[in-house]
Amino acid sequence: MGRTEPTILHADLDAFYASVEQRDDPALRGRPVIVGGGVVLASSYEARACGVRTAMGGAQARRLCPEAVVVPPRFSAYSAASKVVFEIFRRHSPLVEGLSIDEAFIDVRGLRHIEGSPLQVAGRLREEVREIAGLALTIGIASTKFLAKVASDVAKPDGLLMIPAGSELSFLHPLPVTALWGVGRVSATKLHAAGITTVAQVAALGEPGAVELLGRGTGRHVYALAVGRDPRAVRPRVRRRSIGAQRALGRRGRDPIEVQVSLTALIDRAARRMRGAGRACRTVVLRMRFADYERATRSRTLAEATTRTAVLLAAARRLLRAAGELIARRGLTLIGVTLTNLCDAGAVQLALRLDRARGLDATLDALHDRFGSGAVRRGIHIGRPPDEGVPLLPD
DNA sequence: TCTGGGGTCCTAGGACCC
DNA sequence: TCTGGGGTCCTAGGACCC
Repeated sequence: MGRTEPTILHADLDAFYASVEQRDDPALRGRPVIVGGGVVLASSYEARACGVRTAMGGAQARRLCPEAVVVPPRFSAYSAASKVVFEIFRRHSPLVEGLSIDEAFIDVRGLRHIEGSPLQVAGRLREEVREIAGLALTIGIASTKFLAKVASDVAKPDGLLMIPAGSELSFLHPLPVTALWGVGRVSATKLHAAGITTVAQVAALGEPGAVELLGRGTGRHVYALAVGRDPRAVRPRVRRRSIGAQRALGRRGRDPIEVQVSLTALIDRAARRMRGAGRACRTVVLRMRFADYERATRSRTLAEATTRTAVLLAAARRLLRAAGELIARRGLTLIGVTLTNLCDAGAVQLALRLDRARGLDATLDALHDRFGSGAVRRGIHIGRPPDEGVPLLPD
């Protein structure tokens, strides 16, 4: 690996939801805070010190940390805080790629003359986010996205860490395999069974060895990261590929009418968000989780992209009916819908307009020119959206 | 660990077309 | 008529991330 200067920042807001709660209610500062009652959505560092973790059951969390203050989530407050923070990022670099509501990659390459060194930019970002948004921001700086992310994980909370050029592997190799992006529960178990616990050992496997243990896709990916290879650039505009909504139904069985009502509400919510983002979709996915925590999905692809709730709901209802026997046998505990195969709603409109005005052939030609080959069928733009367009984050 | 609400990417088989 | 290769799309599922 060549010596590439570290110019990629990974910025991560600490304990984001809980920090917003502590910011907005001084009585919560310095105290353990848990956001979310049934299940822990987020927890402050004071609560984490007692062993509270994200996704833990609420009852268990309260047992571990009886003095914790439990607050309901305020998603609109988190979304507003996120917008403020992302605006600060964008003031300092045009290359900001949001990863989630509280995380972003920022490339400061080429900004040395205007903004200063990566360390200086990072320091200023941290100050401004503290002053303007009232939140603690941790930043990792490295020559690749993955290393920057690992650096920020290590630096948390409220920290700043740079991996200098040339020291990437000595930083990375002692870490546990779970530090690798893409190694979760299943892959970690496979690696451990082979006696592999550190990133150095993954690197020593070689790519063929990693592929043999983890499969082609995961094996290659994980091996590349383990040897410090990660050519992915910071891309300022990443378009969302799906929009979904889901709802836990609890363990008690719901009657079919309640399930229908939930489904309607979920489709309505997802469709509204989709229209709000200026998108249309062609595929509806029904997600289910059963009493035994097994999951299943059923999907339906429409002939034409649509933004219409009624059309999406009809498709979702068909899927639900088709899964009726499965549900009756196993008991439904979660229902969700995902709208995917998203495309630009404007393209669909354009297609319809051209179709009427100019006839089918001219419509197909125009769509082909504007949105590329493979994106045209029956006069409607489908498949992958064109690469330019609305920014994804935050929403 | 007994469970939320979002997402992303990858794989594999079959249908279908050229 | 036989035979083959290549490509895209759809469905379903799996793993992973915050």
